[in-house]
Amino acid sequence: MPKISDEKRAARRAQILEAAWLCFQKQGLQATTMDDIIRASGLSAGAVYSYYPSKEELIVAAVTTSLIGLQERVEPILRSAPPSPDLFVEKITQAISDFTTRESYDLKRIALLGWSEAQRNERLRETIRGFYLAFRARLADVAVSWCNAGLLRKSASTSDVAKVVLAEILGFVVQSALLGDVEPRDMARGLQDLAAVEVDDGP
Amino acid sequence: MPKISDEKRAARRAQILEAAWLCFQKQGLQATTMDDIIRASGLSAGAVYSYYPSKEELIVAAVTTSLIGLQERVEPILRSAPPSPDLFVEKITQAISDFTTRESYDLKRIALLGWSEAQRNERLRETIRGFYLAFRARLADVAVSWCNAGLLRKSASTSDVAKVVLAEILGFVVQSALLGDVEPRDMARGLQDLAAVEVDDGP
Amino acid sequence: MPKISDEKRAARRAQILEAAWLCFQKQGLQATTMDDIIRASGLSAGAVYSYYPSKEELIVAAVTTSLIGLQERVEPILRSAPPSPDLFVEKITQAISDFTTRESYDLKRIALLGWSEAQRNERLRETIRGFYLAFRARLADVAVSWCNAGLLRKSASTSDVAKVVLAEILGFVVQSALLGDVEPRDMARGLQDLAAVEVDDGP
Amino acid sequence: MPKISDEKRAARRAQILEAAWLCFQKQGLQATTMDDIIRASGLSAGAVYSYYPSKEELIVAAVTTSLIGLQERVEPILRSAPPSPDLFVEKITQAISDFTTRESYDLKRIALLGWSEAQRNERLRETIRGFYLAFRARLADVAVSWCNAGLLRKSASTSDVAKVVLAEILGFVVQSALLGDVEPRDMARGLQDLAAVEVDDGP
DNA sequence: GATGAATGAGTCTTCATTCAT
DNA sequence: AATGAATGAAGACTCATTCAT
Repeated sequence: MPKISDEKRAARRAQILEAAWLCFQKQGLQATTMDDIIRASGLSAGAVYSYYPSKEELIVAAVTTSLIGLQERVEPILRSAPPSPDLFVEKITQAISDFTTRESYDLKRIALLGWSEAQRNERLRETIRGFYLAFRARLADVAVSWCNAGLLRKSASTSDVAKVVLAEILGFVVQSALLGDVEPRDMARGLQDLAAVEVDDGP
Repeated sequence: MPKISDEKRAARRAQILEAAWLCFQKQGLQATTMDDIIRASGLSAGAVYSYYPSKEELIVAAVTTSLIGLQERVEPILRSAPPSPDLFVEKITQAISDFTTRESYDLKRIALLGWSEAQRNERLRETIRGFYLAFRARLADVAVSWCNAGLLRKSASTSDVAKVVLAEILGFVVQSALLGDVEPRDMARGLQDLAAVEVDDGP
Repeated sequence: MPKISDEKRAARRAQILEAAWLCFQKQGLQATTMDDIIRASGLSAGAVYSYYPSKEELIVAAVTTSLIGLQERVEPILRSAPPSPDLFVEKITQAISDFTTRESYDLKRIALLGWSEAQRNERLRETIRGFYLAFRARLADVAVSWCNAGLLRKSASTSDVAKVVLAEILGFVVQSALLGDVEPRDMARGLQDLAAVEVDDGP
Repeated sequence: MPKISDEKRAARRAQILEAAWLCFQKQGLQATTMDDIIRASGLSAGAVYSYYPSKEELIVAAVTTSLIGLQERVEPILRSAPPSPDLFVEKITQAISDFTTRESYDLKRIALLGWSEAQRNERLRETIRGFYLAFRARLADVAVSWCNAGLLRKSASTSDVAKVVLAEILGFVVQSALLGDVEPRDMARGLQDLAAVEVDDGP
């Protein structure tokens, strides 16, 4: 077999990653054996190792690619004129749910696995950290646009709003993965109800 | 008639669980070896196994006990007249943070580990599921009380409000564990800002 | 099984080392698999690894123990009033040969394996180096005693004599291991013949 | 009719062998992987295998070629009127040292590796054995010439003298490879001192 | 002829669990 | 009841060799 083309090579990498995803979400990151992935990929051990030099690399790649895939789906929503917070959260969570449905694996489950793994894998931790920090920065921008649009009072702390919105999105992911009975629409409704709350305004 | 008293037995179990917690949060659930736990507990392998017949049992016990510990701290807040949503979320997240600070282990990290493990461990999954469903039911009760107190409009979906509030709490846990820069007070402020939003009321 | 006695522990280590020796000299250091040693030792993999934490450790132990065994046999010869060089070399090489015959393994073959391995194993290299340097220092002492006894001229370089004597011993080991037809007596005879040489005395 | 000329073919073989030598002396025979050699040679796996059908073949070739190279350098010394034993040994060991210095690899290290490998590789063992036996036969011839020249007494056992001289040469190789502080001149001096020894003549 | 991707048996090592003492 | 040495089935990874292109 002579030199393989770049596309072929990328396809092989994708094929292996796909196999890894399937195994990971079924059995978890650590509990998945390389043999599971090798068998699922249809390749030989040597071939898999020639594309990903270690299990850790495969784990990092699986989680990182998930994050990138998520980013790609969320980006257009962040870019477009963001609607009110409740509809915004609905759109984002819907994008996350859609991702899961369309692709062969569940983004939310991979997310939970990644968070867990991040606690003992510094590289993964930094990758995930960087991703969420960047995402939250984008959410803060969105909060600013809400202020400008008069949806949020001028005195609002956009960084705190971003923290809450991120919490709502991450909390949706957790709840959806563990309980499976939460829909984006539910989030929107609950947020609308909460937005109609009477609050004692802080200082 | 056992040679060892019940209290002694309970104390030993607690000692082992303590050791397991420390190891689990440092290294993760799967990556922690029984030998790690055995050494940390100061007991012999046989002794540990006589109290917990398998590693899985220890994992389930560690996660379950964490959930119970959390419940104990959250219960009084649920019981007491709950304040407005933003202050309520602040109180709950504060209780979670306090738990971490006071005890020798980090509840939030154990939570993430437990969620991840739940995906391949049915027993753990059901335990966690049951816990969060019960917790969410309590949150729905709180939402009802908010309705009654006029803090929430009568038409509010208390179940959806509960979903959102749970998401905010879980999302705080995730964000705090991964990014470490989110305080209960931030959540409260962000929620206040969001509650002052102008929304198109749904039907 | 409760705590094992120190003797028992030492016996087990010896049992494993014995097995390793047999395998090593039959197949070489690298080509011997841990499984070979495990099977030869009659223990389980875990047991072997609990005594020697890695194959490298076992290799170093095997070579080091050989060196120590050799030292023990050679020491009395060094200590006793050394005879003339030819008889001294005969005695030393005889001790090396005897060692091989009496024990279940061939010291000379282990030596060759060790030298080879020393080239890529720094720890082994330093161990072997230290051993031979010490041995050569002892040979220099012997050379001094030969000077004092009038067997060597006063102007003799005892360090060079030590180098030659060590070369003769090591060369005997190589030749004996590879060709198998060299006896200590042959060395003595050859040395006697050479000692009767007419030389142009250097400056 | 081969597509490639014989010279080209020989050049390729030499190129591969050169690469193998470099790897072998750096990492040892077993520890060197075919991939190491392939990369060092700058050729493809298939190409290397078309010239040397197995790793063993390459090992045997590397050792054999070393022996031949050595022979070529030693031959003129054997052929020329050999001086006294001490000067003869100096010349031979000097030739061995020079070989190392001039070529890109260390003959002495390859020698040790070959001896070690010979113990589990019969073919190599026979090659090496044949070489050293032939060399020793030549040394015996030299010993005869010493007798004739009156440098050695008539009663001398030329075969035993050959054994001792070979031991001195091999021992120089070992000592030089492991300790690195032995010069041909040292050997000559030590031998001169030893030749001036007073011995009880054997029968 | 050459290439280098692919193979897969084999390597070292770990670790949950047991059970003789 | 307690101990901790022993077990042995995996697990991650390697590497000599092949063969489709």
